[in-house]
Amino acid sequence: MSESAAARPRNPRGQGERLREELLRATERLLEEVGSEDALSLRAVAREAGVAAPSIYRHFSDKTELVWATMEVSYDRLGRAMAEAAAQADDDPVARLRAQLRAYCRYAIGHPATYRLLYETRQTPVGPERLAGHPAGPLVRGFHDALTACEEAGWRVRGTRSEAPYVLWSAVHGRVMLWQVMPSRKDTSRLDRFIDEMLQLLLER
Amino acid sequence: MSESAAARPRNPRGQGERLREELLRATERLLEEVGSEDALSLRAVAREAGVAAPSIYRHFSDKTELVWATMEVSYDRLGRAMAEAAAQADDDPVARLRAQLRAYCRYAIGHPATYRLLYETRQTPVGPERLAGHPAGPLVRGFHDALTACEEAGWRVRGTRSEAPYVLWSAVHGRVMLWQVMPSRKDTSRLDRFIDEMLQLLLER
DNA sequence: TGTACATCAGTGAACGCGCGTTCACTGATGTAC
DNA sequence: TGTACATCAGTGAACGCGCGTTCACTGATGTAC
Repeated sequence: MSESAAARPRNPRGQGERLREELLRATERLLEEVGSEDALSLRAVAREAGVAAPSIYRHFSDKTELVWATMEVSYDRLGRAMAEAAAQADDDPVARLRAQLRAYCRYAIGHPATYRLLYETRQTPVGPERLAGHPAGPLVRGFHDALTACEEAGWRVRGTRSEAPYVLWSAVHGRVMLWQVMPSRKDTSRLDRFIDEMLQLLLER
Repeated sequence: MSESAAARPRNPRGQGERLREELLRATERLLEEVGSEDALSLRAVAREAGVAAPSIYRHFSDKTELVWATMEVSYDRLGRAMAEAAAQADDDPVARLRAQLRAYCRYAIGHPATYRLLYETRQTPVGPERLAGHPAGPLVRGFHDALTACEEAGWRVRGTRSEAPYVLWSAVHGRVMLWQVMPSRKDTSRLDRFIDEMLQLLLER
């Protein structure tokens, strides 16, 4: 309490929801610092947000809820980053797909802990209704659509068409993980080359 | 102490190293139960092994050391499982590679927590000399060799040859993770089909 | 053969700590009359 | 315009817990003489 120099001013009436956002951002920051969901503590989140620990319970019923919400935020950020990259790329479907994949990698290595969170399945006894709307779904659909755009531009997708989005996503996700684990050559250009490799494998004129 | 009904007999003189093995096995079992490295506690490992907590320090200098040793055991198990599967497969390099990949998947979904441990990079301030001999290395080499065997049997590896082992490993690892995360269709046949898909993408006559 | 002793495998009690969560509360601010 | 009151955002203290690690120890067993 007294240690946190930055005395946070209380939100004005009716603006209580603002703290929710602040807590989510604090969780994201802290998560990157401590490296994993389990190492994250509510008390530390509260400290980071400049607030007393019990205040969290005004907005999240428990730790699981807070972490789950952060995961949703993270999926959203990733999706946005990819969409943005696609929008800024050349007006060519393959270039757009490439840009999306690169944005994916950049996000993953830029926010390793929150990225990892996306693949955290442990605390999912949150209920099947929540799983049905799992934020991973849109991502797969995004890859599917990008491939369709390529087809419409005259490319052929090699292999089983319905499997292709999974091939793409799996390969890129897997490569990022390996990149993080393997000792040498931490230059991102290897990831870029890998993306090109996958595109060449999957697409033919 | 008194709660653990199974009173473990003390090892005979000179056999003290046995406890080390028991602790490693206890760690593996417990890791699968609690689901993550952080959720694992030394005290619980001791309980599982039927031993007092301080006894662990006879064999491992701290928690990090114990977990790292377990990771090495786990890489070894995975490697063995793959080698065994290859040995039992038909005398055809592609069949052998396929068998290895399937064994990889089986291990991954059969021991999700220890599998995850293989990609845990956080606690790696263990020193660069240890990273240099990272057990992930042999795995990549294994894939490389398996592909070479295919080439010698008349297959062509599509794409950049040196990148191919990474494509394979990344794709399979990534697919397993997605399989664990995505809600529906938890049948392993999807993984088998994915493996075939990757082999068809990578190999041509 | 007997006995003192060193070695070895493992222990019990204790340390200080930070955790998630609950509880009854405070004090500023808008609203009703 | 003044005042009682409800609402709201957030708090301080406390709970019981399990953790990693340290410490000085115990007691069985092999070895030297």
